[in-house]
Amino acid sequence: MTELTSRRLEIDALRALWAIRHHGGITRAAEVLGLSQSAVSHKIKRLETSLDCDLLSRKPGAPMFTPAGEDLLDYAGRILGLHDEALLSLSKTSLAGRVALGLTEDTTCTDLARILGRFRRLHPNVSVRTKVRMSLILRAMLERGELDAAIIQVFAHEVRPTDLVLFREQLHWVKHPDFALSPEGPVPFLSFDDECFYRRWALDIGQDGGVVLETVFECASAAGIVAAVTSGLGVALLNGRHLQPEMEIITQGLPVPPALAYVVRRGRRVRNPALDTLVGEIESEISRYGGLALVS
Amino acid sequence: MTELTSRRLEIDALRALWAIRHHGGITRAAEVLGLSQSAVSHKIKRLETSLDCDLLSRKPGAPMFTPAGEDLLDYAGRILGLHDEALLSLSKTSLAGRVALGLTEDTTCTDLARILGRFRRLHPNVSVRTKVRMSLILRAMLERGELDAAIIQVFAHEVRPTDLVLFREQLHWVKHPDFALSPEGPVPFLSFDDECFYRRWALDIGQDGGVVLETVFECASAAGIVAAVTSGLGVALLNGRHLQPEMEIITQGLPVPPALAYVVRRGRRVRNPALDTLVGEIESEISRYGGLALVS
DNA sequence: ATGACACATGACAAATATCGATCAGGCCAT
DNA sequence: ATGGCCTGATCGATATTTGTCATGTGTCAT
Repeated sequence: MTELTSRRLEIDALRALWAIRHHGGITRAAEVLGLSQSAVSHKIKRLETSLDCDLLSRKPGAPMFTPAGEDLLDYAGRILGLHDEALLSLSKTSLAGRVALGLTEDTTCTDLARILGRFRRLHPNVSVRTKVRMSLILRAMLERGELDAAIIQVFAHEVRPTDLVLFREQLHWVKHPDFALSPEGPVPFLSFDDECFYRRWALDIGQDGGVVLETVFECASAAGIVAAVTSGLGVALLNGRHLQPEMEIITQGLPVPPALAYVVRRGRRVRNPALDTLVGEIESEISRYGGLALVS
Repeated sequence: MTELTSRRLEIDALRALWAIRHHGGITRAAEVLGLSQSAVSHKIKRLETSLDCDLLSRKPGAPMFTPAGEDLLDYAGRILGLHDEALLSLSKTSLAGRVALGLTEDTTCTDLARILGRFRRLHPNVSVRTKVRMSLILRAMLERGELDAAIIQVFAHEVRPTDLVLFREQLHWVKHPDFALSPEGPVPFLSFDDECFYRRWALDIGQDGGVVLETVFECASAAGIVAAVTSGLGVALLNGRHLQPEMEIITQGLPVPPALAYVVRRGRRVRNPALDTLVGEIESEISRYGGLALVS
């Protein structure tokens, strides 16, 4: 009888496995799942016992997951996707309407793409128009009522009560180790382009910090900035996701960079049930996984 | 806290739902799942509570599943498919080889097609050659070693210990109500074609039953026989799956038809690991669901 | 009516999950 | 090395879940 009973995966266990992968570790995953660390440890152990194979390698230095674990992880992702969609589909009302949504380039490659895709499937009568722009532009569009909502970056201290926080992020001053930062003279600054949000802050710091930045490089995409930093062109403001091993974080001589948040900010339009639902789905995804996966 | 915990489907519950659909009822499903009837009833109730909606209608006469139930059933099927494939993929060895498999036309539209498809995906290095023929032909091919295994119909009393029984079936003599069966004279018989397996039995009964059959209609496909019966051409031997509401089962005046079984019968080739695995997968599918779904 | 049948329900027992505490091993800075 | 510090494993005590048995309720065919 154990033969049959044991060969059965549990949704919860799969979700735990997934969380471990996407938050890098059992302890982290446990927080996110709202469980104790031991509970998650047990869950995985049970899963391993029932499958009679190792999923986590438990060897330092080595990748956390065994090949079998990676395999299962793949299935887990697909199963969980279906599972969550099934739950949503049961609560689906025949929703119709329009949503004009703004995104930053950053967020297009997160779980949001997946959520939007699913939203379209579940609510085929809602037309979703998505525009990808820079944060400052999106804000202006929200102001002008051109968007119903947008996913934008804001300073952590500017988060409004009505914003839905997707995740928080810290900016860092970075440079290449070979690049020597001289205490005098203007600091060569590698900047995103005009409408970049960090840039405003960076250029403003001249006033109080006494540091003068000189923009020596401009590029709209993060990849360009990363390349410029690693070739030692100067210093840049980058978020944790873009840090490379060969970059050095500057802790001295420059003002502490601001904390950021990615939020869903709604426009002023009063009622939009389709948007309510979409935001609700994003929200429940966050509460289920304790945040969005940054890369998919 | 219940908010998150409750909104979670359980694999077991989905499997129960699936079993209820495919075995037509809670009690039947319970047997198949190796549980008590109340256990399954509880399972579904819990599922309904956690989803806060009805899945089974519990109204006599009406379809057993609510629309929500049907919806979920669809997801359940997909989730269970992935789930089972995940389990299999973990035990997959890099299997290679060849399998020559025979099928009857009947079995092509059962779960077997699904299992074969999955088998190909999981073991891309195994080449599976499938031939669809009538049972008697398949037997001959097995004898000659042209097939490694075949799924054939046999009389229940002819099942060999080495056969794997997929499902059992009872044959019935059927006719249209308007067709009067006269006690004298030959009985007009609607027959599958030459190599049909029932036909042999039917023609043999002349000896002991004293009944003489006259074949008045021959057709290779079940659809043709069904049409002939409903137009009152004569009597036929049909299995339960092909019974139509307007058919009448004949219980008097003709010998009791034999019980049949669909089995996987292996050829005489000694070793074939790929075949072993395939048969194993079919077997575990059967033990998991208590048989194969006859129509997919 | 009445028995057969299919399902629901409630009480209780067994299995199983979770938690908090504790322990063991690795990593890092002194 | 050594002591903090972090991560994960393990243990015993509870809490929850899940199943079974016994029984109740409705429908249907006789």
